[in-house]
Amino acid sequence: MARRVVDVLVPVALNQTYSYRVPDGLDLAPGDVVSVPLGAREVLAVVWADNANPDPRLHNRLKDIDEKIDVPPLREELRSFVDWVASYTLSARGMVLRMTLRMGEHLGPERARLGVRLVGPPPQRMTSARNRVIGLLSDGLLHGKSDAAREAGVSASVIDGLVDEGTLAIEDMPREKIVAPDPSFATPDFSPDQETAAATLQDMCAKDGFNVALLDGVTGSGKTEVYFEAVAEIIRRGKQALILMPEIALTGQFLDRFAKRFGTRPLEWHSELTPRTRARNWAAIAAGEAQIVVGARSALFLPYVNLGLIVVDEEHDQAYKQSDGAHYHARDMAVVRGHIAKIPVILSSATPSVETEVNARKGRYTRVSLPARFGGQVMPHIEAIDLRREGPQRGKFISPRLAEEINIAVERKEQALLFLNRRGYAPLTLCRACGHRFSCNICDAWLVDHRFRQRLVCHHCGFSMPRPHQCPQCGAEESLAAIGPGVERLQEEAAALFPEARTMVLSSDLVTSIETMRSELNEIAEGRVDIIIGTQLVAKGHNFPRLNLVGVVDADLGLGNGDPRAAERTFQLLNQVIGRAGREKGYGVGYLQTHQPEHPVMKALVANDRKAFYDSEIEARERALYPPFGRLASLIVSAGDRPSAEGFGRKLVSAAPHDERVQVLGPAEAPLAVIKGRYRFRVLVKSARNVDLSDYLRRWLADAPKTKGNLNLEVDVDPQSFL
DNA sequence: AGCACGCCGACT
DNA sequence: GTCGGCGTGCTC
Repeated sequence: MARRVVDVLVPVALNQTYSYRVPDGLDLAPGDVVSVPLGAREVLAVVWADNANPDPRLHNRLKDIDEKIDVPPLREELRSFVDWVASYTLSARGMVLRMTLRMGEHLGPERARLGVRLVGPPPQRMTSARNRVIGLLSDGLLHGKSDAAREAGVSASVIDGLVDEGTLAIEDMPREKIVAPDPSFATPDFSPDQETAAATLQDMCAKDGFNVALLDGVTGSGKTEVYFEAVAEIIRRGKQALILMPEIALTGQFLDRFAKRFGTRPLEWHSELTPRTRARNWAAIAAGEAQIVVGARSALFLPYVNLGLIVVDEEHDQAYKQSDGAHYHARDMAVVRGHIAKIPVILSSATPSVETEVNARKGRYTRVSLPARFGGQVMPHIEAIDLRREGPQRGKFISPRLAEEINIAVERKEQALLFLNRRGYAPLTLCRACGHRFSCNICDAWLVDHRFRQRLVCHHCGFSMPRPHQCPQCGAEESLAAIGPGVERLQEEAAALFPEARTMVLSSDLVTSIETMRSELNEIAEGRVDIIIGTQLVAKGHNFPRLNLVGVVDADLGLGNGDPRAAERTFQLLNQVIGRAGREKGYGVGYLQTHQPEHPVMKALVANDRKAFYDSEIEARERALYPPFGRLASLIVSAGDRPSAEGFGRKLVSAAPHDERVQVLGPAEAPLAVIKGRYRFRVLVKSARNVDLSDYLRRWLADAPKTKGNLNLEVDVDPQSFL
């Protein structure tokens, strides 16, 4: 008799499911995680559907399912989500599924961790290393073996030696229990505004059903504590909540705040987890043992058993857009998952994206406002410094007025932050003798001078070379000039201006690990730094209690590239950075060094007139039919040589189906025309809002010429850049 | 995405 | 004569 056949989605770049025979005695249902043979290997995959009529052409090619994996099945809600995301973003379903199966091969029964305990007399031969270990374990408690070795500063072999001597004994460590968060662990002390906001969000969580709230509160208004009340409600109802963060690596303070409110840290999910922790956390989420998950965008694809709420913190943040592999925007996909799971979604921001602001204005999202800072603190006062009239001298970047203000702040024992969104020492190095500019051989970009590392570095491909002393073009000695500032150069200038002050540079390329990053942030929080010099890394979510002055060194940076979204981004970034000031005591002040104080972004910031800014941005988007008033997609063609990329772009465009509601623009050279030696052309597709653009693209690409050889085509629905 | 298969250059 | 480079194509 013919055996049962099921369709299985395999985590490879495939859109279809594959059919497999079910071995006798194996009971399978859609959602079950299985292991199947695929080509020469064995992969984890998921049963997607029953198949009552297997394709007869496959008659004798069907393979058997190997085994069913002992984890809870993926729920219908998650499977539809995977299908939906794949269809919307035009990615292979298998690749989207891969994101939910990201726990690798480490599933299965957990290997017990080994612990050591002091059980016998010290050995005959004492050494200082042995002494440290015995001292550490003198409490008689069970310590993790590797922890003990690390804390005592010895290698594991010292411990093994003591075990052989009978001084220590090895025991299995009990499995660490996940402590359930306690919704009543601490009661917040709320202002009336916060009280109202929290009540609204709690109401939303108390009833079932899809609903989106925009938690719209100025920097320092206590948004986090307010949405914690919604999380508390979810915990009381015995459901799971996901809190998405733009950059989980930098959320040390967040975990502490969570622990203060709920008595325990939440489960973390991000790319830096070790494979074991990843597998353990995955299993805890799938089994419902973990109630609250804090994660980066990939946490959206996890197999929650009873998800009851998704919070997207700093929803406007660009880091939510995934740009390699499947191109998706985690904020938008969070709303989709909320819709499919019929649960509430909270989007939190001080400067919502224009898309979200429009949804709130149209009433599609419920706006929950926190118009004032918590604890009676006032919003920072912002002033522009017109660089055309009162700029610094040539080759310097801190204007006299800003320098004076920093001086005052430092004398008052307050902190100052100099913000410049540019890593390294100088963005350009040129030869004064012949004008030669150092640029990357394989990218369309200048090499950035990094003095800490003593190298010139390409920020696009990672290429680097030692900083030369003579010009490779004309051979002149000592002729190389650093043009423009980066944070490292700014530190040099600050150190010269304020020799007494302690400065620290915070920049992503100097971050070696989450641990050192967290300890540096602690140093700042404890007041052991006077002047912080940072890139946008400092803008995100840190609380520096003694920081009252923020100087934006180049407020115009980021406005220059002609992208219609540039103004919005600059507004968000500068608002967020200056919002670091004056959060705990004293008055915050922000200075914007700019060449264009009359620019709408600067005017809105100085006048603290957010509404006017959104009004004009929304109006401009509506006029140009840019999102959210129209839809966009971009097709990026790349190839090893320019003509192939452009030629394929043209062929693509001529294959576009006709539809008067869709405009196909290009191909045009992409904003960064060459990256890693690959030439890039972009075709922009623009349509009315009511067009199913994904479907249009699918029909188009089905009949379009296929990429082969060195040609590559990437599809990005809802690109972040409008260029 | 892996992995095998396949067809051209420098070596045990 | 083989080892191995990575281009092409398939995986139920």
